[in-house]
Amino acid sequence: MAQLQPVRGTHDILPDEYARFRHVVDTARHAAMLFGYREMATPIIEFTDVFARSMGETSDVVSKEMYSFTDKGGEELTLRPEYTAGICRAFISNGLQQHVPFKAFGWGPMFRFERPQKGRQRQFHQIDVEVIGAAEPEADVEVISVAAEILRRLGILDKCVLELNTLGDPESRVGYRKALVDYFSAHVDKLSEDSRRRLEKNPLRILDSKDEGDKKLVANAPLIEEFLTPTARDFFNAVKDGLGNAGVEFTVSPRLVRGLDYYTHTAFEFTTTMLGAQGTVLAGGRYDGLIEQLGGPPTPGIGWAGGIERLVLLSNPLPVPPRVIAVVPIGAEAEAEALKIATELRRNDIPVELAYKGNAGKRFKRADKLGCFAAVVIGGDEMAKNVVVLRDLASGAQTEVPRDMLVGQLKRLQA
RNA sequence: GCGGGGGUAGCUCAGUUGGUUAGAGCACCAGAUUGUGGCUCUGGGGGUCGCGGGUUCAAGUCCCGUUCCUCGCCCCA
Repeated sequence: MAQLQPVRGTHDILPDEYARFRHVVDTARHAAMLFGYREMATPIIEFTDVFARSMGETSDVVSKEMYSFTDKGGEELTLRPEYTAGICRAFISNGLQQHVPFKAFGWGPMFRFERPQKGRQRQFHQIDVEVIGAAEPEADVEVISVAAEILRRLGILDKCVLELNTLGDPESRVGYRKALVDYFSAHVDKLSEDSRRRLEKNPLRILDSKDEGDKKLVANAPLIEEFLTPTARDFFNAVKDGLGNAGVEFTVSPRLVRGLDYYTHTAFEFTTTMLGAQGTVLAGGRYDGLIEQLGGPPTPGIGWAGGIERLVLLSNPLPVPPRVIAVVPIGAEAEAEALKIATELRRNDIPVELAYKGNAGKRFKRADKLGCFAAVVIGGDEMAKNVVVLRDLASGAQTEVPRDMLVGQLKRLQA
């Protein structure tokens, strides 16, 4: 701790930014609710196994990006790097099998030990939508529709494109994987160093390599489409048809793959070109084998996560500032009366700014800086007449208002 | 983990071939204005020049290390 700074890759969210942050969460929660999703939360820490078993031991996230530690009781714990595994664990822990399809919305901080970059922090935040216990392509369509609706409401849907692909069922994938390994192995000498490593670990990943040499090879690589079983093909077609009916535009990206092991069938990403290297805004897919891998009964699932910081970077809404009233006492004898007025207004849902000290000039200056739109002035003269002076801070116009009519008057102004 | 660019006041930045006490604008505080804000004027508080070491009579300035930020690779939301 050289200086009193936040830990690398973390940052403080100050009120102005937090307003935008919360706008994203509120918008997402509301849209999800419209589709019947209910908000829930899972712990930020889980047993390390929850992530290791679900995401795959060899994935980059598990192998080198997790904040893992042994607690004082000797348990191996991890700060969650993503949301899906925790929700699936909760589904098993709480015996939610009886409630399928279980539709959940959640949000919160995630942690990954990565090199910080624009749109990439070590503590970052995601909104998350999951449907557990639905094997039907209709669920895929719905989950993607929720995402599109959120982006539309945030005003950023037209800054994104929805890329869609299928990874097939396990059977399709085995055949495809073998074909890819065969193809790239025949051209190892032309592969980039990174991709040679991927050839062992995760050959599908070569498909979205950014290396120019790799791209040429990828252009002629076999496509998943040729290896889809009839079941997988029907499923993908149903998803595409459904999205068409739901009015969600997409493009099929045959080379879109997923980094985590648990995905099957549908994979999708809303991407943008406006965030530099971190172009993925919201992404997800189907994970039919995940619950079983975690030790639960075979249960299909599908969901996505969206990076809140990235959504904030893309959206530029101006959340309406609260319409605050300043109460300004004049003279020491009015202080107590001002507090009474402020209390009454607040009980009537009128936000009030009451300064702790200062003469009238100071208090008006402060009211102006805070963006108050009106001031209630109370002094000896007003107290004698049982009125207050209501000053419109934009025009400077003042009127006397009887004390007992103040709330009603302000309510009208607020509306 | 790898590579590029940066770090001077709360913010945005100046700072000459190394040379007295490191500056500006904005912001902040106070006064002009102890019953009335925005404009104006006057004054004021604020800096271990990211940190550590080295060269030098002398370092914000040159050298080395380190840390943090930032952009890209990687990975991913």
